[in-house]
Amino acid sequence: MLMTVSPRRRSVAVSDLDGAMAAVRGSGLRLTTARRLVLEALLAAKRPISAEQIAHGLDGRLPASDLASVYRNLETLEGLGLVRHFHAGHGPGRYVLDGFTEHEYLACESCGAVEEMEPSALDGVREAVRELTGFEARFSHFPIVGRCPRCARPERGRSTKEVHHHA
Amino acid sequence: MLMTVSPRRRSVAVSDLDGAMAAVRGSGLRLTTARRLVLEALLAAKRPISAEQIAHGLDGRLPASDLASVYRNLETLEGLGLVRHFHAGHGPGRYVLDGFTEHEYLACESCGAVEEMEPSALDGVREAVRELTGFEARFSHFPIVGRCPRCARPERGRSTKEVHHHA
DNA sequence: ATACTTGCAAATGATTTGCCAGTGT
DNA sequence: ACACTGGCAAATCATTTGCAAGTAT
Repeated sequence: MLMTVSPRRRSVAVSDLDGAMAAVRGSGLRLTTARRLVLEALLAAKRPISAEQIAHGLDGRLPASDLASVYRNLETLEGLGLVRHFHAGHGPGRYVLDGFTEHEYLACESCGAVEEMEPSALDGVREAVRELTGFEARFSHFPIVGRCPRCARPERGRSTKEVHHHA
Repeated sequence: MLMTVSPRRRSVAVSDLDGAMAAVRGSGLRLTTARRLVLEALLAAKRPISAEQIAHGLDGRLPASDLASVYRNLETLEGLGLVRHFHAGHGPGRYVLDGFTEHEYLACESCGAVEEMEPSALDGVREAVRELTGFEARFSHFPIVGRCPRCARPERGRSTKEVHHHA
């Protein structure tokens, strides 16, 4: 079931198409059209998107491709460390192209916004979890879910700096 | 789509069959056999279980029932505040019978263990999240995911070093 | 040439919905 | 009686798998 993929570790995040394609080639896997399309869609989207969005070519901006192949390629690319995905509440998984630059997320359960954070920014949370429960929390695959500042405190207008993107 | 269910607020958690049945009656809904079976299963299980486990009568310990009806009844009972459910990673949702006694959870992504906590026990975490992100976190529907103490630090805990398991 | 891959169909797992017969109050 | 429910089939949604045909190297 595992395919032979050399666990080639890189130290730099691959966020450009050429780098990603080189990484695929370098891993010994083939750089096919379908594979490149997945990379292009993720790159063009610049934010977490679903497998279906990729298969639909970002609503026509790119050629469409087979959903099953998209899933297979996402899995493959994730194995190479070029892609990651997470689950923000219900609905399909969301995939991003940013190599080993692990991020963590917070999802708003009322407006659907997803906030991306540097893992270090949540160290305080992780620390609190460890102290209170002994668990080592990780919010990169299953985000923190709750209500974003705007939904939690609508009175206070737009004082916060964040830019949210919606599903 | 919403059925007319008076949001009858109770202050006590209903953790016994009679209380739960009374609550169903009191809400104006009918106390049917299928409905009672769901309550009995949740009560007998004494821990979060899936809709399928309920439909299977906890593996024969109780009469089986229709899965679709189980889902419908779980939703209804959740509307009454008698039942809650949460999602621990992948896999089916897990349902519990404990009225408005909201709990929060932590799920171990390596051994599958689920730890239940009083919401107040995680106030420190919620506080850290609020300070660092402005979000109001809630871990009752989507738990904190990470590694439990045993999986995170195998040296301690059990005598033998690795190989953890469980459901 | 020959694996690795794709595309399409079909299967899975979780949950929902349509519909009509059944039943609680 | 009559509206609320149950049971069963079928539909949905997200994702996976089987396989024969296609293609990158």
